[in-house]
Amino acid sequence: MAVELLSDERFSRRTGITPDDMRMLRYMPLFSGLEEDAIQRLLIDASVRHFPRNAVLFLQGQPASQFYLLFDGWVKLFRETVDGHESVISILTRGEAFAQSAIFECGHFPVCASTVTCARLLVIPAGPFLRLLRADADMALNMLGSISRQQRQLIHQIEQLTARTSIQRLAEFLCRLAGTGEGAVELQLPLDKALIAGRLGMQPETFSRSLAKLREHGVTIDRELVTIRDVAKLGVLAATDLEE
Amino acid sequence: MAVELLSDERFSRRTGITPDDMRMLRYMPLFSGLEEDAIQRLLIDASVRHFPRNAVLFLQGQPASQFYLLFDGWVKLFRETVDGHESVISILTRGEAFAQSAIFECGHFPVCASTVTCARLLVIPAGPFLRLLRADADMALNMLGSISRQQRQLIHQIEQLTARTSIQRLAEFLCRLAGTGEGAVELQLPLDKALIAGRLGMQPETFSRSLAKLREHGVTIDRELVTIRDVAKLGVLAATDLEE
DNA sequence: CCTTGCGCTTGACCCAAGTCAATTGAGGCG
DNA sequence: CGCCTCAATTGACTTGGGTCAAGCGCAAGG
Repeated sequence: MAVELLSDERFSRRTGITPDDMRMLRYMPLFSGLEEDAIQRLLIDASVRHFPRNAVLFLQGQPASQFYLLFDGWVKLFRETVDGHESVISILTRGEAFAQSAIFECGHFPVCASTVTCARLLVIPAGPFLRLLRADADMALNMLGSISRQQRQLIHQIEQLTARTSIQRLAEFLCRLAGTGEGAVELQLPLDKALIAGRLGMQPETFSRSLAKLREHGVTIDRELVTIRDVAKLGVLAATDLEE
Repeated sequence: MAVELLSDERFSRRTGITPDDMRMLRYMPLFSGLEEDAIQRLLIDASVRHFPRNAVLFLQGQPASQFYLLFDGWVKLFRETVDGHESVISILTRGEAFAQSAIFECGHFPVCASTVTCARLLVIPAGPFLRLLRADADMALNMLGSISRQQRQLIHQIEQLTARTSIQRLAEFLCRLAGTGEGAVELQLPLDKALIAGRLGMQPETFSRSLAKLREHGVTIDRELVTIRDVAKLGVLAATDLEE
């Protein structure tokens, strides 16, 4: 099954991975520290795929024989309950891997995934990849790091859901979007508001109302453009609410 | 740093791991499929520790240089927010590993951990363990499986918190406790009700009231003894609530 | 230009669950 | 034995946020 190393060009033609993609891959935590040809070996059976907006990638419970790496666009991971409720678990974009955990455990996807914009992603078959992982401990360690990071993210989400109000969750979300920005920051919402609402565990109506309430804390919105007067102050609000 | 293999007896004296513990280890997903001496090599630097009830094992944000394996007792993983709220992330018992993810990512614990009963647990230093992981891909794969399983659990929890009422969460919890039982099942609550409440993301009062409401669905409680008239029916309630 | 549709906001209402407080009940101990 | 403590329950009240329904743009298409 071991495939001899191809020229960059043949590798690119076979997988659909562009040199630009390669550049991104090298800086992903999943592949960081690996030699270029180690990465090529790992991805020799992968292939780039394009999906239109709102395409279903997989459903929870389906047998998982691959995982994914998102090159472009946005993808939503969610769970659906029998009575029609949907819980958004995660919303991913360029450079993020997902569904890795499915191939390491029982072999079934624990969530559904669908694109929310059109998307270009790398599909990596589990079989060959696992075989190579077994031989490449550095890669296994990277994978452990990647999954651990995701786990941290989920833990954070649980904390937010149980211990923060919807306004606080929104404030936190905006602060993250603002990133390292100090003082006043202007930013674009990257997604539909209803989708962000879902990601934050609230209804669109509540999202809208929360955003309105943030006005009195220095947040103004125009369509999808958000202006924050003081990011630090918003961060305090996110962490401690408005009392004492 | 590689330690030559010790006799079982010397291994046991050095680490505090009893032959009984060894038997349990072999059947844990983390070590399944490994040779006995592979396990010993991995754990040669570990040591068994006893903790009283309510002892703090570590706090979130502390640098993580070890992970844990629970031999006996119960441990709670939780997050504390600046304003005093506590989110219970997980409650663990015999045979479960925790804080692995901390040593694979940024090196800080993402949660606090404390015992809820007195507990006996194995403390495994990260350094030597990681070094061996790098050489033992089977073990790395096992670890990936273990963390993936935890991740699945967290995802489930997020779904419960966002899409289920407190009564449903409680019903689900009871069904899990009942395990594979069919029809009528009698079981003991393993922990303080307030703690279970926390684990289910609700206040003790709400827990109490929810339990009371389950009476009309065939659940009776006496102190910490719970009797379920029909587990399957309770499962339906957990999944779809009481409408249509 | 006027429709149609959709994303978003707003209002009115309601209910699940949190809060505060009082009561009960079960060990543990002098 | 009664006292104390602490877990659990119960009641009364409040509130965050969900639901339903009505408006309000903005964009696409006739």
